[in-house]
Amino acid sequence: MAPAPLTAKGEATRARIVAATAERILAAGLGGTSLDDVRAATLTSKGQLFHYFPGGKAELVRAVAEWQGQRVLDAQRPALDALDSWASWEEWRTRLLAHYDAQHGWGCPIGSLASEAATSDPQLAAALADYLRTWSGYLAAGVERMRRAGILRADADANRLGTAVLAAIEGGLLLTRTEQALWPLEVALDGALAHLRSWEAPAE
Amino acid sequence: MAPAPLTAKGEATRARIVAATAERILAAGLGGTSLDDVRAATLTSKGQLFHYFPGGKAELVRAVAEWQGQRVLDAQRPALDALDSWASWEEWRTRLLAHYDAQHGWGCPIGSLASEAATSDPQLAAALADYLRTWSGYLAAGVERMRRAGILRADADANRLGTAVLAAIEGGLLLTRTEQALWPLEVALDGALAHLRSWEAPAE
DNA sequence: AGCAGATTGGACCTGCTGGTCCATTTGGGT
DNA sequence: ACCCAAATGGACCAGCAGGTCCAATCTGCT
Repeated sequence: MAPAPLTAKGEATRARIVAATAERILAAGLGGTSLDDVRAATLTSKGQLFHYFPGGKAELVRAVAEWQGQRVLDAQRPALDALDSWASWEEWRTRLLAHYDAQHGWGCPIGSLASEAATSDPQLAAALADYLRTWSGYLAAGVERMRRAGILRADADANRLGTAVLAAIEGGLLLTRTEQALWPLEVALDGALAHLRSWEAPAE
Repeated sequence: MAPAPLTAKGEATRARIVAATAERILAAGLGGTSLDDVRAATLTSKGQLFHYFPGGKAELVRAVAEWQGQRVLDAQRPALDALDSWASWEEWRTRLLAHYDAQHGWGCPIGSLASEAATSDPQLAAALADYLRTWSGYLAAGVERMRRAGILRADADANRLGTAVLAAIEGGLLLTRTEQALWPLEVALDGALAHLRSWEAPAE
């Protein structure tokens, strides 16, 4: 996976390319982002682009997807790893909303890529599916912790609930993009959390 | 809006082009659909494409979006127009799932277009946003009917609930596409409906 | 200093894409 | 039968995208 040794300088250039490409894709879509655009935005040359991403645009986009995915997950931390009380869900909710609110241009970078490139690049599609599964897994783990702690009813299905929450986020982000406003994400997310709360265990 | 008079034959050709393009976009994405592909799939010629869609690809895509939107709405009818009881929501749910289950290739044609073309074609973006608002409006109207009938609590917010349900659908469709299976949509939709039920008015 | 390899720059090529144009055929009304 | 507009076919064009290639430069190491 590391065919070419990279010096510090090389690493920096590579990172710059990935970040700039990510931003461009978020702003103009995958189709609206050409290698020339990236070249111009990063003050680099075609040679460098293919030096760092021998696989061409496809490989670059895959790197961007991974980078963006990590970014979103990190923005939810440490709350995401420690969902075990209503307060922790609340904090997680706040962090998530803050992240997307701060993001230049609304929408989910992952979701966009998923619908735009899923058909043309199976490898990327697989990576994105994996990523979404991972995210959903963290949420499910949080639900499961709540269940084990007796905060949620014993018959709560962690996987289903995790998936439902993630779907609400992704759907909310889609509407947030079309509306050019954050409120749909907020509404969708709060709806999913209310649903989660409805599984609260009856008084002990 | 109807600059060129169309004969029955012309109308049929135009419809054939729209339908085939819609299918192709669903299967290969907007970026993966060229006019040549459409030409080949419909046994037509470049001349016809531009005869029926003087605005070129952009106009064709807009027509496809409208067509797809109508299609999805129709698939939910008549239940969508008459949401006023738990049974009607149930029937609506069944119809919606059946529609997407039957669709070649999973995913939401509207959502895909929204994230793929929103940035490059403002006019299309506006049309898609309108469409989603309309859909959400139908759902909200249903919720409002339930509230007025006293089935839902008086303080239920129809717009928020309608948006939450739509977000769940769109998010569910996104996951359904990445998972290549229908269950995420089902889970997301049922989660949203459970949330709706949690607003049920206490026994009269 | 000197070398090898990483890094950078940019000219260049090729295929495809949206789009134009015009000649030809078709079809419905009189 | 005739005519005109609609419908059709397909050659053609210009621009741009991804990708190749190689020469030049920089960097760290001995």
